[in-house]
Amino acid sequence: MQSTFATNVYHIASKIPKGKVATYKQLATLAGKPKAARAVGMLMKHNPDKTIVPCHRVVGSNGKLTGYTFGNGIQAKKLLLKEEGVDFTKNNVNLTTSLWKTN
DNA sequence: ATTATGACCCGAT
DNA sequence: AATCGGGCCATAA
Repeated sequence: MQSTFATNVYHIASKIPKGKVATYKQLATLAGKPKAARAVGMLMKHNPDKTIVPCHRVVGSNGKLTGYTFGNGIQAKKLLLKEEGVDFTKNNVNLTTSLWKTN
C-alpha cells in the first residue's frame, strides 16, 4: 500500500485516454500537490504496473518527452504516443491538440 | 532517521 | 532562443 499521493497519481495517470497526454505538473495538481511534479515523475519511474499506469502518456509541461526507462527510452515513448494518435512535433508533443483535458 | 537524487517547473540572465 | 540557478515533493538507499 502506498501513500495517498502516490495512489492518487497512479489512479489519475491510469485515466489518461489513449491519444492524449498529461503533464507531470497536471498530474501533480490533480493529485493535490501542484508543486510535486518532480515526485510524480519519480512515481512514474517506480510505477507499480505499466498496464494500469500508461506512464508513456506523461510528458513535460512544455510537451517535451522526458525519462522513460523501458525499451529505447524516449525513443520508444515517442513511437508509442505517435502510434496512439498523439500529434507530434519533432521530439515534442503538440499539447495544443493532444493535451488531456480533465473535466 | 537522515541524506541524496530524480521521468520537473519557473523565473531570470 | 538558449542557458543558469533556485525551489518543492516524494521515494530510494
